[in-house]
Amino acid sequence: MSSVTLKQLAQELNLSIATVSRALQDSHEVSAETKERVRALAAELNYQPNAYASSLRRNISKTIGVVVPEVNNHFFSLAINGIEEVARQNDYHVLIYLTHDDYEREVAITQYLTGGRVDGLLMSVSSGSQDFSHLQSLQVSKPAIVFFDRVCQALNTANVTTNDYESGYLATEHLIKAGCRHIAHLLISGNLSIGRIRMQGYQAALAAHGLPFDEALVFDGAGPDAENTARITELLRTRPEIDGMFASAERLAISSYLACEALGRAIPEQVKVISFSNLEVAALLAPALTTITQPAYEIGKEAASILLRAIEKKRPILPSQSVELKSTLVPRRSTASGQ
Amino acid sequence: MSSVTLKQLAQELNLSIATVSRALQDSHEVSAETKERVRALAAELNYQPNAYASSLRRNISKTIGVVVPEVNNHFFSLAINGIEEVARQNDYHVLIYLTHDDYEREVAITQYLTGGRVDGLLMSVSSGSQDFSHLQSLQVSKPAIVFFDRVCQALNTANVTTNDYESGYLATEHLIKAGCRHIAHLLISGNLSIGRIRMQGYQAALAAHGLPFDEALVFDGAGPDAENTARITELLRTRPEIDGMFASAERLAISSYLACEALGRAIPEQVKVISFSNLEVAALLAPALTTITQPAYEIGKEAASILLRAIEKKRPILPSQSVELKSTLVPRRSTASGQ
DNA sequence: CTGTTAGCGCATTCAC
DNA sequence: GTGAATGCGCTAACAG
Repeated sequence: MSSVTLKQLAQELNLSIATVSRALQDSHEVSAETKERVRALAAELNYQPNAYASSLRRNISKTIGVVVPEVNNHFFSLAINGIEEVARQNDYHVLIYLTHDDYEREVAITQYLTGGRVDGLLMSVSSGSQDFSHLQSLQVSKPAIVFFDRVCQALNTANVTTNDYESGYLATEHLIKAGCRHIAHLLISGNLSIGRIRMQGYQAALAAHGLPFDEALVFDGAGPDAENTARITELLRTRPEIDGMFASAERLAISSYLACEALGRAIPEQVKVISFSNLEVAALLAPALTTITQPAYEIGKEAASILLRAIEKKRPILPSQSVELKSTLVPRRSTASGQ
Repeated sequence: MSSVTLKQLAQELNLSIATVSRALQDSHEVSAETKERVRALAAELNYQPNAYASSLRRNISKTIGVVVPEVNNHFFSLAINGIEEVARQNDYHVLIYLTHDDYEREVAITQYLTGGRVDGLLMSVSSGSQDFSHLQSLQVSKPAIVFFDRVCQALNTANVTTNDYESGYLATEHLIKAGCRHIAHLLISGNLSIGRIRMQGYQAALAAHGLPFDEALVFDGAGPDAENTARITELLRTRPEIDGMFASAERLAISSYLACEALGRAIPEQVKVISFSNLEVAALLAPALTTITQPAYEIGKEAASILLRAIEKKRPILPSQSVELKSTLVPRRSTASGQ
């Protein structure tokens, strides 16, 4: 509102607006002396360029959008941390949008983003999405897109993922080696490629160890948490032979704990759970869970780097720029408190 | 880049830009028929107004900034959740900035924000901040500011907080009733008013129960996590009589657990810990901790509501609009796993 | 090295 | 009801 403009600086200094603008951009075609005068006054009056005027003129916003299902989740919050870090280093601003895994919201959000508000987009698709036309139409227009974790295979762009197949395999094998014979799989969502891929790893591990694949032990967790808890409770009740669970999302691991508790079972003793999760942050508070920990912070940084590099060089993003990072299996801690 | 503009719509429809603009804003001075024609074409061509042009012209950005120490923290991520919700409902966009509790960064970020990029600011100050001149100069210019949780008492604006004094009192009393006689206080930071206020509650509870206040048992956790863990370890080693800890931040509770473990102590058995935390989300995974749970989501919503209301009405924000919400004491679950 | 001019896309005043 | 003209603050092309 009140803020000081180039015009005011120019008047004060008896210079043209253009010169002031150039001086502040350290253009090589302005005398050192003038630069100094301009800078001094700018600093004194605490001049801040109007970002929107600049964006309008240059048709770049120095802003990226981050679209994720939720932020109250260790994976996404760590990823955002990495994204913000890279953005800040490159003087980019970060707009955040939450879909709450709702398809309608995701569509509405992508609509907003066609107006040149952002130069690029980092996205993890919601589990409710099956139709990707909203994303395809987005891609036609300006913003460059990089997907991370929950990628959209239908789009021809770079993805940042982890070794999901291998992780699914190792997780399942971990349970088998721990003695589990009836392992349920809590699938994050059949709509998501990471869900399908992790499940392929699960199936492969069962097969490799001569265990049957029972479709009835696969649970699709695309719905809301409360519903999942109720349905997992039901699953455990009707299938008491279940002695292990492989959850492909932290939320599902929590639901499974709640379900076990509803049935009065002592979870860590009776049913082994392994889950994708970034709870290593609070590992001491969560000793009962074996996790497959994704390098969320690095994923965020990597995705943002790819995006910003492409924006700066004005080059399209190619699928060949995709990156696959590695997850780590972190065994649960001993049951007792000490150690 | 490619996106369609008012001009293009106007040409296509043989109307003036002004009319098209008015039609899309549902102005009462344009015929219903024309409105319909304009809307139809706009929808067909997927017209999206250029947000920056509009912002420049109207001098409002429909954007708010959120400045928080970190996002990988249940309290802040829940708060952001609430903020985003309210913003979305009011068609506002949310820019996010992380200070990592670093004063330099906080100053740099507030500089960015003076350029009219945001209409308002929601902020939780970093624990390193002692000088608030950067905030005061911010307030002089445009953006309206509302603080939440970690407020800046030096500024004359609304704050959204919780009953910190009472919570500190109740938390300490909880430990005393559980038999603790030497309760350390892990202060979030002596620089933060919430830290000081919670500590006042701690002191009052000690006094009320006839326990001495020992300054040596107060630990200032303004530093980085690793350092805190090391220093808390040292504290526990030199003061083996400590039988309870009151942490005024989740991070500190985690550090205290790590410290106990470094000493080979079984934490939940020997030392009772109570902490401000929003780990109720993962309560089942964190059964060992008694928490004082703040209504983080509501805090975010409330702060955003106050801010947006003020922006929309173009009224300054008054300290009298401050709100205090209530935290809840959630006892730890039984030590054993089941129920 | 500096100034003049033009225009980014939109909202708004003033005419008609 | 509609159109023409103006300018938000800034950058970039072109003169000098």
